Amino acid sequence: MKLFGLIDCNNFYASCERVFDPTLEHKPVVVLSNNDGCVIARSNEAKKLGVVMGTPFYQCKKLFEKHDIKIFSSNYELYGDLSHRVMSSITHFYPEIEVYSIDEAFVSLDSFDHFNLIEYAKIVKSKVKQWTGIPISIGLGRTKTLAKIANHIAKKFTEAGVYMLTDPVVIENILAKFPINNIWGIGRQLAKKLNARGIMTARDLRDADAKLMRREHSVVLEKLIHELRGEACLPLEIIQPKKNIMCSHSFGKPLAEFDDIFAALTNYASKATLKLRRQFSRAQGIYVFLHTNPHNTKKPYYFNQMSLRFAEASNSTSFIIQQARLCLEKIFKTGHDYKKAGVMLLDLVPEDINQIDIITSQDIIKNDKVMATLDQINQRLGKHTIFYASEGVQKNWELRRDYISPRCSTRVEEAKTVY
DNA sequence: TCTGGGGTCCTAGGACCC
DNA sequence: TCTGGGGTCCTAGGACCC
Repeated sequence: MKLFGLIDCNNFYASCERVFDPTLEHKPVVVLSNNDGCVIARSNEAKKLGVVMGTPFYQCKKLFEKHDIKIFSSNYELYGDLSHRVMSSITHFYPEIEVYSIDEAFVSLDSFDHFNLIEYAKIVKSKVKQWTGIPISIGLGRTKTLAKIANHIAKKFTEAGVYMLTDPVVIENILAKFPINNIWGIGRQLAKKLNARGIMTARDLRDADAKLMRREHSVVLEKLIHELRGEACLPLEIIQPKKNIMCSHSFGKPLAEFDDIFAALTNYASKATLKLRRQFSRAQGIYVFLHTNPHNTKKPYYFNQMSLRFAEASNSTSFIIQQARLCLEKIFKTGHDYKKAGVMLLDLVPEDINQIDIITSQDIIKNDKVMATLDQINQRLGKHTIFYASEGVQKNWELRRDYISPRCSTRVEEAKTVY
């Protein structure tokens, strides 16, 4: 019998901050987005104090001070490492796993019929906590969509943090109380349209005419209805390489000079190209964009973008930086204060089936060696030991991170000392 | 003063081909 | 006067996710 599990880390970023600083236990903790822009994670204590997800930092500073809420800039190096540890711990218990995001994974329990699934899940939960320090919740259901709902219940209404939603009578009751906007795949727009038709709960949606919904909305909604009925339409997807890779950031302060923005793009292009090589791909094109601050009502908003196709797929940082520069030269206009820019590598293909042109193939082989050496040095001696000069040393574009915690699980020099 | 970043999938419409 | 139809590919934009 088909059975899916959804495993989700509780308040993931806030929990990560706690792992290496136990004094944060039972205290309200929040984590800010890049540039310390807005709140993107909250511990349960912070939620109770009324900290709302996505609120700009400057709007809740007072609340933070009043309740002595602990603040952190986001530390993706730390979160990425802990995520990896959590996922490999889960694989130990559930070998068929789809890592869905940094803090979530679907697992298949099709072959677990003879297990006491709930007790087993409780063991998984306690082992993951013991091995990684991260608390998780587990929801089980006949489809991914139902497993998501079960996880929601596990997190909100159970002591154990584990919930199995397979009994038809129980499903009936829960779906009748579950608002559609909490269903995975129903966003704000769809919820509004469906509410207007009188579809308010997951049960209403499940009992709607699937074919009609397909015609009037989309095939995605049709599948979702079947999923709510317990007919699995969304399979477990074992990790596939990304089709595009993006790196973009807001700048710590507005930038007006071409050279500063090119320096930032050099850094983004380097990061994106490193990711590209890590998944053994090459890109066939590039997309570059930049824009001014959309929230500034006093100055006109300027946005521009450009994409280029390459004659030949590439994973060379120098080549990608050159191409990014070509794009930037076309879209940059003087006289604006830019707030954000980004690079996306497009239409990725596996590195080995790359069609190599006979004349240029020598260059590719040479380049591959240079890139491998660069990556090795940076891996052994620390990220950013070697970087491209066009990135500059002044780094006017750097992010604001006033509340950063140490990257103690990935950098020796930032490790904690235990006395 | 101060508002994140990285993805995927689907659809509609235009260009082009036979 | 009367001017086909179907398929495919590409792109832009929207909606959704975490």
